[in-house]
Formats: sequence, structure tokens, C-alpha cells
Amino acid sequence: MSSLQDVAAFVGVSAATVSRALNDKPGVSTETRQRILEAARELRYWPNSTARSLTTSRTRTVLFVTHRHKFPPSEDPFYPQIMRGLEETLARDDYNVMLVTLTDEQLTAGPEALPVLQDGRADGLVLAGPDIPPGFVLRAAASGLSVMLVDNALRETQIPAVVADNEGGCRAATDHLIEAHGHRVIGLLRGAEGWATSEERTTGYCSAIRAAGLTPRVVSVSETTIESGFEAANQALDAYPEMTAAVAVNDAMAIGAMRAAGSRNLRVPADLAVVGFDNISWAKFAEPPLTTVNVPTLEMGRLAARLIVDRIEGEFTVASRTILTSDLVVRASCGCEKAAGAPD
Amino acid sequence: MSSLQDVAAFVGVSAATVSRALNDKPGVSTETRQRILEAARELRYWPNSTARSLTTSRTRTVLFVTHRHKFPPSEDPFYPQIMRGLEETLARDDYNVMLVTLTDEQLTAGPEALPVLQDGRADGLVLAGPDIPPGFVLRAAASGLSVMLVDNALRETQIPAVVADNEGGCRAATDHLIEAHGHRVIGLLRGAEGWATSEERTTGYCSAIRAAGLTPRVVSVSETTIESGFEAANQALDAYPEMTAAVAVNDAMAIGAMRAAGSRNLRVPADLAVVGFDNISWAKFAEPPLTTVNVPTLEMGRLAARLIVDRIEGEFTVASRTILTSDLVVRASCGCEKAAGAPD
DNA sequence: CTGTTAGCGCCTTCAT
DNA sequence: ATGAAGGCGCTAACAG
Repeated sequence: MSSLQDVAAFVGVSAATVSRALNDKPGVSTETRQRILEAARELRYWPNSTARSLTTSRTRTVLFVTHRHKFPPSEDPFYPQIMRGLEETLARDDYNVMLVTLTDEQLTAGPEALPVLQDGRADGLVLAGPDIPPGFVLRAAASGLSVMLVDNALRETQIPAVVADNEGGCRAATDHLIEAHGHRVIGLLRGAEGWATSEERTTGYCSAIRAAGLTPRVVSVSETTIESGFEAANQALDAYPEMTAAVAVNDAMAIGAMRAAGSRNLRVPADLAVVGFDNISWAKFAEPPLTTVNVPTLEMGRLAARLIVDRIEGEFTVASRTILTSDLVVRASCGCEKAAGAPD
Repeated sequence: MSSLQDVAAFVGVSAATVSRALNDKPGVSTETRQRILEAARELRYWPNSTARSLTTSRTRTVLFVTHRHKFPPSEDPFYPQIMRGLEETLARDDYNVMLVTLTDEQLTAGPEALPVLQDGRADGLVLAGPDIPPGFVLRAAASGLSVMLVDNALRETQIPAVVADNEGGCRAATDHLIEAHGHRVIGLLRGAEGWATSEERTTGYCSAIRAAGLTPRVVSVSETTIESGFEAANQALDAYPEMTAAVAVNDAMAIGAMRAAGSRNLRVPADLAVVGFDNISWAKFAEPPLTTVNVPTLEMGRLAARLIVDRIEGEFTVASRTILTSDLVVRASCGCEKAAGAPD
């Protein structure tokens, strides 16, 4: 590999001049600049990023940090998709993404204990997912690195975040069951308390329910998997026999709920309408196809990329919390018609 | 951030001694080593990875390179999962993974045109997916970086690869249709020619078919998506009206085939048995649940991690091609019984 | 406009 | 067992 020195020697100028020419800095005559560019091409010169980082103390690297179990999240490319959006957009600005998945222990030990966050390898962190402890986020932000949250938010802080409109999306889904299908007894199947997204979705459900003069019926279980959806639906059906519809806080739970209905010989949507949240990849292949709320994962990643680059490069950013709209995707599990046959 | 110098000054020794102590090199008395370690902890010292890389010319970074459309592959976390396995295992050896997704243009332009492959940012590349052009692979390997292939292989080269047993898996699937269910007219739905994995799966199908004294009936379409599976199945059903079973080279095509059957009022598996390949996450939620061949994606990533670290660190590695077994996952779409109800 | 000097933080001879 | 010196490849400050 040839170095800056090689190019300088080749052209017969100093290294400083080559550096200036290659970095589009002023102070080089058009002619020598030309000769330098040609020489660089000829010698197949590429600036060594390590050396550059050492002097500039910028790595043009962003860490995509998630809880290890989230990547891939049990069964769906939710976070991978965010990462892809991130990578795609960062690449345009010549930034790179590094994947960092953290165990529970590492998450509780905190950012100080992680070499990769301390050794100057990265300029910024994108912390993805509601299961990154607030303490971790705060201490990471205090460490001098630029920090962004995605699919998570810390109220009462200035840490910028990109989130889906969980509340609005869940309200829309619940409204749809009430208004388009006339349901009056609608359960909410949710996971553990404490995660921002779950709380927000619950709020959306409750607000739609209350606005229609109905009673909220919430069942909480400890996780948000297919299995726990199965369990939560059974609990709900036992507790509220007159229930005709269920809103699940995510698609995995919704799938579980549909399985639970099936195991009780209830037809979906005739006997029990079900809607989910996330619009994961296989929601459309569920039987019946799942009505759900879309979360624009790719967009979240893209936006996070722009925002973190702005922060790293010291640009002024106003918004500290960006909410992306989450639209209802109507399929068949809510009771709407849906042509079978060809894929959509 | 404190530097090596700071620690040295604090303890009252030279930087060289601190370096030796921290890197477990001989030539430091047990006592000073102790004092240095304590000082480092106290000052919250972390070696700066950039500076270290500059002197050692090692970055402890591996690039995970895929075609951009593969990540996430159309709808399933196949490559994300490989990447996760890679990351998980690399992390144990203090290596990091960077995600690089390449467009068609970048793939044809070749590795020389990609700064990230030329600027000394990484020690090695894991090239994932059959759609990385051979030329790209060869030139990457010639560039001095350590290279590994995953879910792809280049015959007649020494480039190490980790692949699933595509041939054996597809043979097993086809055998199952013949032996367990007595099918005699079995179609193969495949995508474009040229990709190693597709070719190998086709070979497995053909060998099973021939071993049973049957005739291969292959339908090739240009892609391997749900849509193209729909199309291929329709073509096959038109061409071979007596066909009672279909093997698809991947699960997406299998899902498409089941939809095609449905649109012709054929029941799966009664009128048309279908098996897929990959065991993607939603295969088990298909209706009926899809019988398919599992590909151990996590394991592929883990193994790739070990092998590339060995290569980077100059260890001797014998195998240039590692084949991981791919087992048949029997569900209902092949005609076997499968209890409905609770998730599996 | 161009060159010289210095230094980023670390590792590695070579001396002592 | 320890220290001094040099250099990895690049950028930045200061001269000219």
C-alpha cells in the first residue's frame, strides 16, 4: 500500500501539499493539485483511515447497539432493518456502522466497562430498543460520545430519539375495531411494564377506548412473544367471556392470540377479531392475514443516521424527539375483507 | 481520556514499561506490574484502539459484506442472523464487525473502488451470499485482506467457505416426498442459474429423483421470491398436470407455490405437497406449516468468525470448505401430520 | 502557494 | 527489569 509520502515523493512535493490537495483544502495551485490527483490514482493511493483518525480524532464510525436478544429479535428482522437503514444512509456520508450486541450483564455493568465504547473506536452510538436501561443511556451520553436513541426514548432528557407513533398507531387500531366493526368489548394484550413503547401503545388503546365510552380491559404478561400472546389471550378470554376483539401490543403476541382462539375453536375474525403492531414481515402470511400497525423501521434507521451525523459534526439540531407516523395496515384479522390467493 | 503517558507519569515509570505491563509481556517485575494495573484502573485508562492499530497495523475489525438487497433479505433475517453469529463469536476475541452492504454497481466495480476495503479499516472480510460475483471475491482475496465466504463458495480456489449442505438437504427433502409420501411426479421450483446454492440444491433434487427412477421436472424463473414461486408453481402445474408435489429451492418460493395452489383450488398437501428450504422464521406459521430444510445460520456465522480470526492471526487452517449439515424439518405441508393449536 | 516541524497514542527495537 | 528513541501515516501550525 502506498502512503502519502509515496505520492509526495512521486510528484516531488511535500506531504503537506499532498494532504491539502487530497482534502480539497485551499493553498495548492490548480496545476500541482492535478498532478497530485493523477499520481494518487496511478499509485492506487488510499488514505489510511487509522492514521487519519489518530490525528483528527474522528473515526467516521457509528456503533449500532442493541440488546443481544434483539438482533435478530426473536423471529423478525425489526432491528436488522433499522440497522440497514442506518448503514445505507451513513454510507452516503462515508460513515460506517459497527454492530454491538450486549448481554444483560454488559447492559447493567454500563458503558464504562465496554472497551468498544471507551477506546476511541467510534464517534457515536445509536442505542436501539426499549430494553436499554436508562442508566446505561445516561452514562453513555455523559461519556462524550454522540448518542441517539431509536425505538426508545428517555423523557425529561435532551437525548435525541427517533420513535414510531406508538400511541397514535394503537389508538387508530383500536378505533378501527370500534368504528369499522362495532366491537364494544376489546381486550389489550401487553407485555411487562416499564418499556416506553409498550406504555405508549397502552395509552393509545386506552384513549380510544375511553373516547368511545367503553371500558379498558388490559392483560399484562411478562413477555411479548408468541407464547406469551397465547397465554395472555387465554387469560383475557377467561376473564372477559364477552370479549369479541383483542389488540396486541405486537405482532408476535397477536399471532399467539390467534393460535389461542384456534385452540378454543373460536374463528378469527368472526368470533374474535385480532390486531397487532409492528407489521413484521410474516404478518401478511398469517392465517388470516394480520391487520396491524406499520412501524417504518428502515426510515427510523435512515433518520437516526442523519441525526447522529449532524450531532457528530456539531450541526445544530432542534428536535430531541422525532415521531414517525405509524399507519394501520388493514388485512383480514380485524374482520375486513381481504382477497385470498395472490400475494400482496 | 487518559493516555499511556498519563499512567506512566502517575506510576513514575516509562511508557514502555506500562505498555509491557498492560499487554502481558515479559520484562516487568511483578510489583511494578501491579502498581501499573492499579493506576490504569484508577485513571480509567483504556488503550486507544486507533493508536494501537497504527503501530500494529491490525484493527481487530471484520467487515460483513453482502449485497444490499440481502440485508435484510427480502423478508427474513437470514443474513442478519449470520451476522449475529459472527458478531457474538468475534466479540469473545475482542473483534468487531462492521456492516457493509453493496449495490450492484459497487459489486461490479470491484473491491479496489471501495475505500472501506482499501483504507486499512479492517483486517478481514466475510463475504456473504451467492450473489457476490466471483471476480469480486478473487480480487478481494488478492488484496491482502483475509477473506471468508459464507453461503457461497468458489470451486477451484483456496478461498475458505462456510456453506450449508444444500445438496444433501435437498436430496433429503425430495427423498421424503418419495419415500414417506409415495409421490412419483415431483417438480423443482428454482431461481436463476449460476448461484452456487441454487445449483447445489438442484443437484440434490436430481440425485434423489434419479435414484428413485423418476424424471426430474425443473422450472426455472428469474428470482427466488414469493412472487416468483407463485409464477413457477403455475408454470409447473401447467406443464406437468400430473404433478403431486413440489420442491422449492427456498421458503419464499414455497410460500408462493402454496398460494398458487390455493388460487387453483388445490389443497396443500392433499392435492399438492410442498417443501421449501431455509427454514425461515415464518415457515412454521405458514398455512399449512411448511416442511423445509433448516439452514443453521447462526452456526454459519459463528464458524466464519472462528475461521477468519484464525486466518487473520495466521493460524494454520486445513479446511477450505466447511459444510454444515442441513436437516429436514418436517411439518404439515409435505403431508405429514402436525398438531395445530399451540405454537411449536 | 509550498515546505518544515511537531505530534496524535502506542509499540518496539536497542541500550542500559 | 527498565528507559530512551524512533516511527506507524497523517494533519495542522507555523514559516517562508
